[in-house]
This record gives sequence, C-alpha cells and structure tokens, in this order.
Amino acid sequence: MNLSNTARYAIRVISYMAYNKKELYTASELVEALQISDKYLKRILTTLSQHHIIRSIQGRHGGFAITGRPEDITIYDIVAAIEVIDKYYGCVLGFEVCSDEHPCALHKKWAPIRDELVQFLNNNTIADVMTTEFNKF
Amino acid sequence: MNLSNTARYAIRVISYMAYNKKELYTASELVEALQISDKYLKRILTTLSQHHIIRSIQGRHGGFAITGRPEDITIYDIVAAIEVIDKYYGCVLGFEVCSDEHPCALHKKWAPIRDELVQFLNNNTIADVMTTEFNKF
DNA sequence: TTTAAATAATACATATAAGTAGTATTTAAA
DNA sequence: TTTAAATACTACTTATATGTATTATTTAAA
Repeated sequence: MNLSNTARYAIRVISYMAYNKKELYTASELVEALQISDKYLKRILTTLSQHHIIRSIQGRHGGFAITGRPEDITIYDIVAAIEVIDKYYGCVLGFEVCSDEHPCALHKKWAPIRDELVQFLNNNTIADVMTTEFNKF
Repeated sequence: MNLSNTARYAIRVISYMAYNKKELYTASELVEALQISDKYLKRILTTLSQHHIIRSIQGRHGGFAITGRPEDITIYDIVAAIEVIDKYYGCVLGFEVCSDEHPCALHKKWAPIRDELVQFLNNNTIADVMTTEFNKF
C-alpha cells in the first residue's frame, strides 16, 4: 500500500504521545524520543494540529497535546491529514472516471480490495498501534 | 495502492499490443496510438524487453513484439519489471522487520489484505485488461 | 558501402516528496 | 519590559519519479 514516510512518522508521534499518557509534550522532547529530524517533526506536528488531531499551545510553557481518545483517532484520520487521501480511492489502472457505472476492466475485482484497504485505515486506531513494541521503534 | 504512472503506461502498451494482434509494432506506431511521450514510451519499451515481457528487433525493419500469450502475462510481471516490487511486501507501519514471528501492531490485520493485493496482481493478466474500453484510453 | 529506419543508451530537465535551516511570532516568567 | 522557551512560517536542499533531448548502435535496402 505504501503509506508515505511522513504519514508513518505522524502515526509514530501520535502513538508515542498516547502511550506515554502525558498531557503535554514539547517538540524537542518528541524529537529526542522518536529520533526524527527536528524541523521535519515540528512541521508534521504543526500539520497535525492544523487538522485538530493534536492541539498546540504556543509560548513559554507550550507544547502539543492529543485532542481525542486514542481509540477515537483512526489511522485514516492521520493519513488524511498528511496525504491527499483521494489517491486511495482512485482507479488501479489510472482512469479518470472509473466507477460501478463506468468500470475499467479490473474495477470489479479491484473495488472490494480497495474497500478493505480503506476499511483497514478506518477500523484501526491509535489504541491498536500504541504498543510497547511500536514505541521501541 | 497506487501503481506508478510508468507501470500503468507499461500495462497500457502491452494491452494495446495484445489487443491489436499484430506481430510487430514500431515504437512510433505505439506512441501515435497511445499518446504517450515519445522518448518516455521508448524507454519503457526497452525496459520491458530487458525483462523479456516483449522482445525487440533492432534495425531497419525492427520493432517490438509480445513474447508470451496475453493470458500468461500477469499485471504482477509488468509491475515487477518497472517498479521495485519489494515495496508491495513491506510493513504498513514501515518497520524493517515485520513478520509473523516479529509482527508489528497491525501486522495480523494487514497481512491478509496485503496478500490479497499481491494475489490481485498475480491473478490478473493482460487478457483480463485488453478490452476495447481500455484501449480507448 | 552508403543511407534510412529502427532500437539503445546516456544525459539532461522538471515535479513532487522528504528533509533541513533560518527567521518570525507567541507567551509568561524574571 | 526584557528575555527565554516554546510553536509557526517560509525558504532552501536533497532524493526520487517522471518526462525530454541527444547521440550511438543495429540492420537491411538501395
């Protein structure tokens, strides 16, 4: 499937934040813990807060906090915040229009797999990912 | 899933060649028919012939010909010729090692979908794709 | 044996994703 | 009100996929 690297990093951060149960994390703290490039992670954090998956507190005692409960944050939410989610709905063969009404040659076989894929993103949440194993990354 | 553009072009060319049942096609002829950039298509053709999906005849009366029967050329074959096929087997979360023995948090749920995906590529052939509809592209 | 018509190879250009650096802004303590 | 500690923004760099241009090689007809 190939989630983008950026999306994977995003999942890792949120997972880490949820797992360690602190209210507020500074960017530096997360950089330290997750070993992701400073500026890159900060940009990801800003993007995530713009999409209300986390909220940011600016200023001296600022940082980032998860907004919802881990079991309410889906992988889909995070991927949609980072990537253009449309591409997960597109035609395998690259046709502009490809639907049940105007199917490409593989549409009928592909559609169910694509649906499973989207369901996978929707059915799995940070609660499913935030294991010790994952945060050992 | 996102096959690369290049892979999609490759599928289109092979499909076109199979559908029109000519023995030999020149690159220019295929460029004309499929409206893909001249040099780009030629490079794709060379790659495909290096992977023995088509064979090339150099020189004055040269061109390209499909080597096998359409029903024997899988989408997987073509994608594997064009892309690094490994990425279709990788971990959703991006772990270096992720297997039944050392699974990531989502491995158990992801593995079956990934397998279906690979099966999809393997079970569908040019014979399945070479419809009029497709070649109207 | 020259030449035209084809493929092959190499190098260059452009677009996008990934990653980095520097500057601006915000906030509250000193 | 200055300053330190934080996030936000903008611009730059690097890597990879996509696409283009040029030159070399191959082949067979003239």
